[in-house]
Amino acid sequence: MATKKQRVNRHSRVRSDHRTELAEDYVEAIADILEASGTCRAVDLAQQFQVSHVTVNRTIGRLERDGYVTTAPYAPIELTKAGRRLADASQQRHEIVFQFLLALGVSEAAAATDSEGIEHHVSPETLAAMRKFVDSR
Amino acid sequence: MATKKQRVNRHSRVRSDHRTELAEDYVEAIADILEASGTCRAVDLAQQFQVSHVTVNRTIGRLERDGYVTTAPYAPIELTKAGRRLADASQQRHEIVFQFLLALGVSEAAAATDSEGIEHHVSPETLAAMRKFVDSR
DNA sequence: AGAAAAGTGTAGCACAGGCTACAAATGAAG
DNA sequence: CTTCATTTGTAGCCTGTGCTACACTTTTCT
Repeated sequence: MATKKQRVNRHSRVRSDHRTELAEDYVEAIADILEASGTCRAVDLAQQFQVSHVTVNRTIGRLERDGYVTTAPYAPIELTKAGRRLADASQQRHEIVFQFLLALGVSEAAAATDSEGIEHHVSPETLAAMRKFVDSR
Repeated sequence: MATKKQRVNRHSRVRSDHRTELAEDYVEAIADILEASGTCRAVDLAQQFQVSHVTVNRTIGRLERDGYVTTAPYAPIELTKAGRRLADASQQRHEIVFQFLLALGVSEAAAATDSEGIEHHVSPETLAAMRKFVDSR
């Protein structure tokens, strides 16, 4: 049985995970879009996340403040080095979780959806275990 | 490769998952505390989640509004039937995810932490696959 | 070039989920 | 029974993440 202190730390970590989740999702999406079309505009992200362009705008503002992207008025969005790094790490982790779920026998559709939510809560240790499992197939 | 529409739906689901996450964590914690000590007070939850009692108060208010708990001023917190159901389901799911991570070879500490974050993003299909994997050991 | 369409920006709103500081009620101990 | 610690409530603040409505650029098309 878990001790009280352990439970406490778990919840704190889940909360802090949440603060970086949107950032990870955004830089990941930006990287995807850049790869697919060369430039990333706010509308693309609005379409991707099914939110208004205003929401995208302000989220991008936070990402810029936090050093992940650069923007200028009416100009497309670009990733900084830190943003690029975060995007790459997220994509990799996402892919591992996705492949892992497939290897576990989950359908493509469920694996795609679940990996999106799960990826942000997977510790390096668990990620390694997942990778190992996939490789052992 | 995932289509655009699929990506869209994935993100929408992750967002809606988030809205129920705290509710699930709370009713689960309330159920735990009720089981351990018979009554659940706001302070217990504040201690558990490492947040102020004010935050607990208002979260409980939302849970009451949504029909998961009942409270009266200065009285302990109780679960409604719906709350009980949600807590039971969450506990079960949590336990399966936890056992699954252990079966995968992850340490107890990491399994405890990660299952806390992961449980809210596991579809019934994936949960079934996890259960099957645990049972096959 | 001028008009229409597409994309961005801004103002102002809502709710969730954090907080501190202070006030009031409740329960336990003297 | 009164005091004191614990617990709960309230006021008021912040940030994040969502929205609509309206204004302004930029791009595209004729």
